[in-house]
Amino acid sequence: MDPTLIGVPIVVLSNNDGCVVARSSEAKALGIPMGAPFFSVRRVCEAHGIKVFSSNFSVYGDFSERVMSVLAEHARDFEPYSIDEAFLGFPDMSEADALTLGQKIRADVLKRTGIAVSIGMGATKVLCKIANERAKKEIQSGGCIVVPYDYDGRMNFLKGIGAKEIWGVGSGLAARIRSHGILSAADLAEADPAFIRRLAGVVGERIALELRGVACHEIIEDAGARKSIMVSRSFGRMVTDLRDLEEAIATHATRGAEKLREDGLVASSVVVFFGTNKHRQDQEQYRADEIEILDPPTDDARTICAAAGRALARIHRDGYWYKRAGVLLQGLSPADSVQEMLPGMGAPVDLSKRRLMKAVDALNAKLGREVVRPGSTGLVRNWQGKSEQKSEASTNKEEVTKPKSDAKKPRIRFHE
DNA sequence: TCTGGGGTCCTAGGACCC
DNA sequence: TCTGGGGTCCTAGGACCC
Repeated sequence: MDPTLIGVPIVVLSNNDGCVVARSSEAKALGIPMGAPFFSVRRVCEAHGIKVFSSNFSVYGDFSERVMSVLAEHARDFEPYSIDEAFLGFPDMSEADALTLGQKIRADVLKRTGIAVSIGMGATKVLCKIANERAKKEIQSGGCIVVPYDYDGRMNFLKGIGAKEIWGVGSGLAARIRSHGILSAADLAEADPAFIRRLAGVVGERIALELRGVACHEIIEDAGARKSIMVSRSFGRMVTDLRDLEEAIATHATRGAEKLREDGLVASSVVVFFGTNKHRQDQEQYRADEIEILDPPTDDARTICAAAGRALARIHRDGYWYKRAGVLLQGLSPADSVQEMLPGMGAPVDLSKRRLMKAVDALNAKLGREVVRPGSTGLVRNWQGKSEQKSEASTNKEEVTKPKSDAKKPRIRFHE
C-alpha cells in the first residue's frame, strides 16, 4: 500500500501496541525478536529508523480474502487455515509437476494481489509446513520447495530441521523428546512410533507419522460451526474502578453478541473473566472468571450484557489494578434451532427482540461500527487500548463494513 | 464372609498454533 | 511506565448409566 516502505525495516505491533508480532526481513536483520514487548525494543527501533505500525486487521482480512480466492481456484481440495495460510490438496502428483505447479500458483497470486507467498509441498501437512518455512527463508528457492519423494532425499531434508521447528512441536514436547536424544525432524521420523506414542501421546505419534509421509491430518474443507466466541482486550492503562470494568465487559459482550449474529448462532452461556497484570509480580494479583447460563440461548446484546454484568458483580473485588477483561460465549448452536423448544426449556424466543438486533446491525453496517450500542458500554471509555501508529492504508474502511454477499463465507476468523 | 464391569459424557487444564 | 487475542484438540478424572 506504501511503496516508500520497500527495503525499509518495519515492525507491526499486537493489539494495545503491546508486542512485536510481525517484522520485515530488514527488521529481523537488525535483531528485533518475534514477540518482544515493544517497550523493550523501542530504543533499537528509534536508533535504526525502524518504522513501527499498530495492527490493522481490517486491511489484513481484506487481502486475506483476495489471496484465498486466488488459491481456491487452483485446487479442488482447499482449506483456509489462518489469516495468512492455506492447505491445497493435489492427489497423485509427481515431484516435478509439484514444483512447476507451485511456481505457477505463486506467480498467479503475486500478479493478481501483489502479495508474495511462499509455498511448501509434500505428502503430508507437517512436511508441507517444513518445506514452506524453508521456502520462506531461502531466497534461492524462488519461494517454492517440494519435499523429496524418495526416502533418502526426504531424510536428508529432515536432518537440517530442529525438532522445535516442526509444526505441532512446542517447547514442552521438544524438551521431552530431546531428553531421549531426538533433536531433529529426521530423528523423530526414525523413532519407533509405539515409543513416541508412550512418550508424547497421539499428538506426538501423528507428527512422527506425518514426517514419514503417512497422512494423519486430512485437508478439512468444511470446518463446521465454531464452538466458542471470545472477545477480550488489555486496557490502555491500569483500571481500578468497577465502572470501567463494567463498561469493558459490556463492550466485549456486545461485540460477542454481534459475532453470534454474524454467524447465525446463539449461545447458552457466557463466561466473564478479568485479571491483574501478570507481568507485574510486584503488584497484588487477582484473576477470576464466572459463568452465567443463558436460558433460552440467545444472540441478544442486552440479554448477554445483563448476564455478563451479573457474573462480574459476583466476582469483582476492589483494591486491585486490573489489566485485562473479556467475555467467552459457549454452547453455541444455530439460531434457527431455538425456536422449537421443549416445554420447560425456557421462554420462547421473543421475535421483536430479534428484529431490534437486526435493525441495530443494519444501522451499524451503514453508519459504522458501534454507532448504535448499549449505553452500558460507556461514552468516555478511558480504559480503551492503545493504537497510536495505525497506518492510513485501508481498502475496506473499518468504520463501514462491506455489503454482505450471499455466498457462504469461508470459516476464517481473526481478531480485530 | 461378600461389594462388577464397561461404557459415555462433561469439564478443567494444558499444549499448541497463528 | 511499557508485556496481544482467538481459537482447537487431547487427556485425565469424575459423574452417571445400565
